[in-house]
Amino acid sequence: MPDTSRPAPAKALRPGGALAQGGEGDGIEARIYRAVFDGVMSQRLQPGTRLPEAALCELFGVSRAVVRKVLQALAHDHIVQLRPNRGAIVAVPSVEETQQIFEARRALEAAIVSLVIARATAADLRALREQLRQEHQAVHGFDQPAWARLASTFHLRLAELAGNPILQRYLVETVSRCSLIVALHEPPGNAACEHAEHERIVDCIAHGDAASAVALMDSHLRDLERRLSLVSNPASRSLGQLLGLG
Amino acid sequence: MPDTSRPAPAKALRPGGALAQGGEGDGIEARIYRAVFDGVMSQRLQPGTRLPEAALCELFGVSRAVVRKVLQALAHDHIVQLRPNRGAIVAVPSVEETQQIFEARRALEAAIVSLVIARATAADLRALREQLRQEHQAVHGFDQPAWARLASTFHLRLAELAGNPILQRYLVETVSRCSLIVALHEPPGNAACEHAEHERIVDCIAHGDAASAVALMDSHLRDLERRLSLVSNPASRSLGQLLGLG
DNA sequence: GCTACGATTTATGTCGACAATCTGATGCTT
DNA sequence: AAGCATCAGATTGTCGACATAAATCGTAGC
Repeated sequence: MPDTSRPAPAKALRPGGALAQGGEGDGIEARIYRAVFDGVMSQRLQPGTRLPEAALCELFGVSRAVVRKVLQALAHDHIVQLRPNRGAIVAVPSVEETQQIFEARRALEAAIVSLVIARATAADLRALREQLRQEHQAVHGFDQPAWARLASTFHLRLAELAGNPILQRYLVETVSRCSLIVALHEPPGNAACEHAEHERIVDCIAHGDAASAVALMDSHLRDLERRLSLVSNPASRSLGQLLGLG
Repeated sequence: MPDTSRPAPAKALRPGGALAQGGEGDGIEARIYRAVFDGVMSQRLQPGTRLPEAALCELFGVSRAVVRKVLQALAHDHIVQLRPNRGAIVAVPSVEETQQIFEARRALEAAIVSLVIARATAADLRALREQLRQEHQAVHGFDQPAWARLASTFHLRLAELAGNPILQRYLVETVSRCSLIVALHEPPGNAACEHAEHERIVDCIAHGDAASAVALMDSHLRDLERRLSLVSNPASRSLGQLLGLG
């Protein structure tokens, strides 16, 4: 157990700078950010989960100032919700926000797919197909946390290949919020039918067929949204869950 | 003059919550955020301008913690740059970032224009045209700060009419960064030819001609970018300016 | 037995102070 | 005289402590 009574030698591992999004920096702030971020993407952190400052301080052995800064950054990316005087919780997207998020994501992914077609090399596409194989394996292995991450990773990798860090950052935010939405409206076993569509999108990209790729991606995302909106809304689900009705 | 010697009664006007982007909240944090934001949009704050914490503390009569939080938020939106142990400066977009920003903006505005066509009412379009008239007046009145703001406001208002707060937020960030870019590559008198294109875009929107509206917006933004990239890059411009070569 | 009120407890918001770092200015050496 | 090392000033990063608001638990009343 980490000793929290130690008043912190204040070694300043990494003064801070821009922890930005969960970038590749290994500063302590980035570590905490990624811990929460990965927890959300892996569906271990459910929407509404409380994130008390003191708990995070103990877990990472840092002072509240550091934790507050990270929480602020997470709130800016809409991964957590900061309620005045009431602490931070993992964000709970409303149904209205859900529509907006999917709409924004469709717009972003359409632009990204077009850029990928213009810029991706053969090696990029090969790596992409390799990733799809891993996704395929995770589905067949019933490894649910790994699957949840890999399904999103396909879209994230696409954004990376688009070669535009700004659009990439916007998509990362949108995808992470979609992960929260999926966690809220989780249908028990919806893992089966996804990855085939991913492969077809890659095929279109490989052939340079922009119109078809964009159309496929659009319908892919609309399918995902439609599948979710069929289940109950957050409020009634929380109540049902509390009553043990699954 | 505000009395800064007062050790702050700590009345906590608005505890903070999510100051988020320069939203409509009137909390002190949002006020400071908007002060910097408006300064950038009006081209009063030049890229590279130092923003010392102490100065902001005195100006707004708040403690450093508040200023630091606002600076963090501004850094997250890429309006200021936070250099470890070296303080905050107004962001200086590199040429590489400039290309990425314009590319992202074209993608966002294309999506936004399409949404506006689908959703804007007749009253919305009337208000939009009214705004174009103000823009027109500012150009003819040689009111440069007002013009700088209004030219961007057209695009911002369009994003508002799109009815998607997420895409709107992304565009606000992109447009503000464009304002920094324009400030860096400022051609002396480029105010004349802009607003006619805005009016043509509104015409296409009013007719429901999505393809033409998107194409017009795209070329409008490409023109803006091309006009900038013709002038020298930031490094050589700074040197030339220092040598008095105009 | 249930509801409403109040005191306690917990957690957050804010501030002031100390320590580390960087900037630039001064004096010394070559 | 030019270049470099050293030192002072200023600025930022971090922490602990206090004040405040919310949530919780217990109690009294109905």
